[in-house]
Amino acid sequence: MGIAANPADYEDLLRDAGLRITKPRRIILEILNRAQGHPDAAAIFEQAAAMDSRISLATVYRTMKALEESGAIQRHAFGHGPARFEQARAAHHDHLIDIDTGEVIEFASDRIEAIQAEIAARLGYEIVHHRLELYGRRVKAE
Amino acid sequence: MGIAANPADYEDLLRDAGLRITKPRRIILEILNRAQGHPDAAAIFEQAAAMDSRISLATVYRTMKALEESGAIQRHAFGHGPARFEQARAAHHDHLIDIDTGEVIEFASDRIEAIQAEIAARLGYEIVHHRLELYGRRVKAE
DNA sequence: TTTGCAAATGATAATCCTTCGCAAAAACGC
DNA sequence: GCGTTTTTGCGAAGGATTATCATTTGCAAA
Repeated sequence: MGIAANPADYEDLLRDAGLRITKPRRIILEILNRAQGHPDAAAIFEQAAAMDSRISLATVYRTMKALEESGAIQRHAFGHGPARFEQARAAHHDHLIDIDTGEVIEFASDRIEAIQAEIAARLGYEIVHHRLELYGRRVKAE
Repeated sequence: MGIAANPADYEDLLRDAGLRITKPRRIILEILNRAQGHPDAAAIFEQAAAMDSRISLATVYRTMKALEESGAIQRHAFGHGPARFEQARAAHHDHLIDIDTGEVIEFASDRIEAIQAEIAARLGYEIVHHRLELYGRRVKAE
């Protein structure tokens, strides 16, 4: 679930979330599916407007919220600035942000996940979700 | 550095940061030093105003930014909502947020830090800073 | 000490991001 | 198709933070 590999899946994804299938939503899902990085609402709106000039920014925000609640997309807040989104894929991953270029690199570590769970357990908690962001600078090859 | 255990240290802390010693700044540092949790700008302003009614919210924000840049305090963004601050103490630590109560618990893990550095290195980066937040729910003792 | 200048302040306007309110339009079940 | 419920688009409102700018303050040199 949460993975829409092709346009035909969008409708199922919306249906499963209990949302009506509308043109704006199809367009936004299309954009998210094609997106390489982690676009913010303004970027999504810009692309959506190019496909259908009637779409409003409010609809983008509303759709992002609805899709987030249904688990179809994830919302991130890197550094300051606006929230950025990405389609929920099968595998969980965290982010390394290049503080010079803003580039976002994805990575995953089972070891870190395991330790996190261990720490939470020791404190009497179970993890519902987490946020791990590394802010780094490229090391010049020597 | 970054540790002000008593009022007398505030001046050194400001001096080291290249900032002038002013009444508003002394008050704000005093508040941060006494703070138990992770207050936001509004909470700091509220307390500051009680000590000197002339202090403005803008000054709180300006001071937080200046102190953050000098490394004297850290800025956090738990969930949504306003930024929250804490005085930089000697030891680095991360946060576990109780999603039911909003309570923030601090913890530290050398193992996680080590793995983070390792992952970054493998990707060709060195970590400047990071953010690790666990959002969890209390496990009822069974 | 005064004095001069750069830095900091207070008050408020402006900005950015996000959500709200509402009338009109579109989707779904029958 | 019809009626009901959701969504939409628009603009206004909201919250958090920053910018503006005239005035005050801190600090150091005279």
